Parts: sequence; C-alpha cells; structure tokens
Amino acid sequence: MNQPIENPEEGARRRPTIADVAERAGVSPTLVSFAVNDRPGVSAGTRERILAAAKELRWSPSASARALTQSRTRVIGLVLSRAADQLEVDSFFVRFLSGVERTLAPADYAMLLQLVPAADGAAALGAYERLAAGGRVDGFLLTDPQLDDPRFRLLAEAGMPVVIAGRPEGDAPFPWLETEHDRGITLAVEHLVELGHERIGFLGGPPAYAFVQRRLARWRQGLAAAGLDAARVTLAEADLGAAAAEMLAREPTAVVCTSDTLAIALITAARERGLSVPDDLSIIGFDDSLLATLSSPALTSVRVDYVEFGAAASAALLAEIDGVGIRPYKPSPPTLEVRASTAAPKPLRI
Amino acid sequence: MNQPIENPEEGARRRPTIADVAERAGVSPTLVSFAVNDRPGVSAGTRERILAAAKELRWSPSASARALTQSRTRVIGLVLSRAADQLEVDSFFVRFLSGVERTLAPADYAMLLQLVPAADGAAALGAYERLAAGGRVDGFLLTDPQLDDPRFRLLAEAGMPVVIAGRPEGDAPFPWLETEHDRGITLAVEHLVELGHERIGFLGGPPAYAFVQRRLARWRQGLAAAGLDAARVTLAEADLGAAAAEMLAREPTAVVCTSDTLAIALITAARERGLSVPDDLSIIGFDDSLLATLSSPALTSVRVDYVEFGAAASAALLAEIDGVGIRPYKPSPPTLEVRASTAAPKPLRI
DNA sequence: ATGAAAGCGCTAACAG
DNA sequence: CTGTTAGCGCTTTCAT
Repeated sequence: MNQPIENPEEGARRRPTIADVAERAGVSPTLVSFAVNDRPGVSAGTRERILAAAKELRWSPSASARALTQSRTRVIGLVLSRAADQLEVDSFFVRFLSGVERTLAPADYAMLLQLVPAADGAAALGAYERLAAGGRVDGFLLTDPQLDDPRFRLLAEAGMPVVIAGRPEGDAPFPWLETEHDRGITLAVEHLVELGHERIGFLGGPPAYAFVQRRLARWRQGLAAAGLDAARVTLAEADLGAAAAEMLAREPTAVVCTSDTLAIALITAARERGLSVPDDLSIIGFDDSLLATLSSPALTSVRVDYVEFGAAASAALLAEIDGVGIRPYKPSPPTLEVRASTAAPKPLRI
Repeated sequence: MNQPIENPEEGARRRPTIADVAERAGVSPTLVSFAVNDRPGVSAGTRERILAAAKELRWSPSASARALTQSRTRVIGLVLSRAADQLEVDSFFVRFLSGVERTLAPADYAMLLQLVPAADGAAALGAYERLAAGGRVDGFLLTDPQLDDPRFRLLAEAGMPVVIAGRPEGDAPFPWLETEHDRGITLAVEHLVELGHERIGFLGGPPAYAFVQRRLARWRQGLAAAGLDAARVTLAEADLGAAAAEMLAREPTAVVCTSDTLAIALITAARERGLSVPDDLSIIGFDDSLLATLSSPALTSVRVDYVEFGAAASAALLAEIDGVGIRPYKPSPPTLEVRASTAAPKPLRI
C-alpha cells in the first residue's frame, strides 16, 4: 500500500455494553433492553433516562448478540452470478439493488452481496450453501431463475426463506414476483406497426433466460396480431456483434432488442453495412439505460421500473422471513421512450 | 406477489448445535470446536469422528455465535453513494467488487453492500454510522475519497479498521491504495502525439473527483512534454452531451476522455456536427468497458486492472482488521487498447 | 414498573 | 489429548 498511516485511535476502548448503560441509568439491563426496543412497561421517565445514558455512552445494541438471541441476523443474501463484463452494462441490477435498499434500510436490514463468476455454477451454489449453513442471512433473494434451478432444492431443504425475483419456469417451492417487462415488447411492436413496418425482427439475449423467452413470445404475439411474418429471430449467446450481423442478414426494416446493449451492437453492425438508422432500419432497445440517450441516434427504448421491483421483492422476502403474508405486487406498466432510432420505413421502390 | 406457494418444509427442524455434534461424536463441545477450527491438540481419529458427525448432522458453526465470542463478524462493509444511473454505466465498481470477492471468499469473509443515493451525503454517513454502531461489520472499504471527507472522522472515532481505495486528498487517518490509472492518460496522449495530433483535448468527469484531477494533471504533463497547447479542457458536471458539445467548440483533432461513457457522448456529438470519427476527430475512452467494443467506431480505450485493485484493497482491509502489516500493492500498469476511434489527423489543407 | 436468572451457540482459559 | 467452566452481549420468561 502506498502510504500507510497509523490509526491515531489506538487502544480502541471497549465497546460499551448494555450493562454499562444500565448501570449509568441506574436500572437493570432488562429495562434497557425494553426501552431500546420500544416495549411497553417502561415508565416514560426511566425510558428517557435510559436513552440518554445510551446516547452519552454512544451505545447501541450489538447486532451479533441480537442475532444470537433472536436467531435473526437481519441480513438478506443476494448472489449474482453473471459475468462481470455482463453486469457492467446491465442496468437491471443496479436499479434492482437500489430498490432493495429502499425497503431494507428502513426495516433495519442489510444486504450481503456475493458476486460469483457466471461460468462457475458450482461456485454459485457453494456461495448459497455457505451463507445458509453459517446462518449468516435470514433469507435469499433469487434472480434469474432457471429451469430445474438447483438452488431451489438446496434452499428449500435448508428451510431458508426465499423470494424469487422473476418468473420461474415450472414449479418453484418459493413465492415469486415478476414485472410486466414483456408488455414492453408489445408496446415496441405496436409502435413499429403504427409506423408502417412489416419486416420486424427480434434480437434477443441468451435463450436460456426466461425473460428472453417471455419477450420473444410477446413479440410473436404482437406480429401475429398485425398479421406479420414472425420469422426474423436471432438470440445472441455471447458474441453480440455476430448476432447483430446475423439479424441484419434477415433484412428487417425494424428490430426489437431485449437490451440497449444489443441495440447498440445492432446500430454498429448496421452502420458497418452502410445502413442508416432509422432511415434504413429502426431499432428499439430495452431498459432505457444511459446508453439509450448517449448513443447516436438516441435509442427508442422500453423502460421498466426495476427499482420498484427490487423494493417489492425485498419487502416480500421480509414478509416471508417474518412469516406474515406477502402483499400483492402490482407492477407499474412499462413505458416506451420514443427517441430517434425509430421512424417509418422507406417506401418500397417500385 | 403473483403466485405464492407454501413452503413445503414446514416446521423447519431446529438447527443442530455444537452440542449435538459433540454428543454424536461422543466428545465435548470444546473438542468439536477445536476440530472444526483446525486447532492442534485433537487426535486424528477423534477429529475424523467429529467431522463425520458434523457432516451427518449437516452442522456448521453459527456465524452469529462466533461473531459474539470473537467479536468479529467476518463481514466488511462497502457503501456506494453514486447515483444509480451513474453506477449503471460504471465498469469500475463491478470489476472492483469482483476483485473484492476474490479475496473475501477464500478468507471466509462476506461483504455487506449498501447503496445510497448520491445526492444524499447525510444518508451515506448515516449508513456508515449504523453499520459501525451495530458492530455489523469488522471494517470498511472506502471509495471515492473526498477533500475533508467526513467519513474519516466518523470511522476513526469509532475505531473502525478502514482502507481507502483511491488516493485521498490531504491527510487521511487510514491506509490507502491506488492504481496507476493516471498513467493511462500518458499512454493516450503519447499515442495521439505519435499519430501527429497537435490539438488534443481533455474531456473529464466532475472536477470534484480526485481521479479526474489526477488524470487532468497527467494530460497536461503529456502535452507539455510534447510542447503542445493544453487549453482544451472540459469537465462534465451532469449533462454529458452539453460537455461534449463544448469540447467540440474548442476544435480539437483528438480528445482524451476519462470514461467510455464520455467518449460515446462525444462520438454522438461529433456525428451530429457532421464530424467523422476518427477522420475528423480521434477519441480515446477510459475503462475499456463493453461499450468500447460495441460502439462505432470501436473505441480506443485505457484499461486499468480494477479487479486486481479490489482484491488488493480488500486484502489490505483484512490485514488491517487482523492488525497485521499490509502487503505493499504494486499495481500493474494500465494499457491502451487501440481500436478504430483513433487515427492520424487530416493533413492541413494549404 | 422493574429485576433476577437463564440461555442463545460458540470459544477460550484452565485443569486434568 | 480431552473435559469443565466461564463468559461474549443481548433478550426473555418469570417473579416481585
């Protein structure tokens, strides 16, 4: 390390304990506990004296001790197992996390976050196992549920409270929540149809993701409703540029993408082929990330309220942990932010 | 929630305790403790019996109980207080976090992450205070140190182990680490000078960030070394597009940016003015994010190893917590990933 | 309204 | 090598 400095506060004085506060306030530890936990049965005067003493001593109850007596850590776990370079450009997680924070903080809960390389599925499972086995968390928030998700069995057997953020494929032993993200695709398709497009493509992320499938289904539905051909589909595995090129080979006049990142890749591919956006090709992104406004042309994009989603999911988890009923989640509908990347198709030359 | 399902594992059986394992193995709890903690003084046979019993009972020590006896939670705290929409496109954090994870996991440490809205400085301080007061974490990793950072006093008074990731301005009561990110700017300038550019601009992020200042200084240094005019500087506060436009007004033939995001904004602004990149304008980004390869043209960009940085910073924090010496951090030098956004300037028309 | 005492699950002296 | 005995700091009956 470049420039170490000794900590001036050497000999860190022992943290005060509830006994210190009790002594100072001239009461028993029990009363202090009652007072700080807002329990009835403490006279107003004593309560005040106690809280004053606590403040003077800068005491606040030890989370560890509490965790032990209440077998409740007041911590929830979240394990993200996407590749780092994929998370980087994923606005979903940051928004979701800030929503989670929104409900956790007031409830005096905290979040243990663990990142594991996407490639390593076993490592991810191990992460859940360690956190669960040590009793470090009271419950988990699961994202990206997969078909036959191994996490389900592991956590169900451990008796862990869990809430799934996303619609699981097949049965799941846990409650789940989902946004209406796929309705955004309907908006996108309708927008393009209104503009007069007839050759509309779908450029999606990895087919393994349920949300991609879901959006694809909506896209098909939208095209069917408009009586259009629904054959132009490309799902990108890893190489976005290649997927974009493949889509262009299908000669669409407009493409709906499942992320802004894919949309950008498509813009780039189009430009390389000398196609102009939106004159030759209309493109719609998804997520309405900062990218959408920065790209040229600015991207028409679907916006889903992931902050709200994160808040609802974590609220559900807290309810699950408390063993109380989960309040129904009524997701607000996605919106389509129309920008410069979409326009009417060029009239056919006759 | 859309489809609640009852947890089938009702009546979650009580977690086994060390006593259960001891009984099963026919020994005392102490011995079990010694065995699982790899302490000497347990015969090989007994150890084996104990570990077997633990496995059969699926027991592993309670993190809460351990935390209480050792006054050590084995959790470190990280509070991120940048605006969500800024975090979204910031590859620094994701890479840094995965580096942190890299050292935490093997050390059996976990990370408590708290996101607070950037605007709310008081909330951020409150977050540190709550986590520290409750003894929820053993130490903090601080990013984005500011001038007269109020977190320093708060945490120093609390006697919290802290390591700063980034070079603090002025004195800091904690050890700190820093990459040599600014050397990347030197690489960028040298690259442009070699190409023959003479009107080189600097498009930076908010001037409040020390790393922006640092990079700016390097840029000045580089231009001075080449005998060039160092007047074309724009620092973006919030509106990246406006900043980009302002930079273009200074008529540079090449611009060094402090992020890929800024570089993209600049490409967009240039395109709007009918300038072609790199023919009319060379642009260099910073961070080498996914954006760099997706944009058109692909972005020449500086790459700094933030994963390594995160790993080193958290290793330093663990050393601080253990009260042992911090191993010096020798950051690997940044590299310049040359792509299509830089080229020789157009010859002057005479 | 208040306090004494037991205990959460583990680790750490201190004896054998 | 192994067991006994105390706590860690708090909450929680159960008395008073």
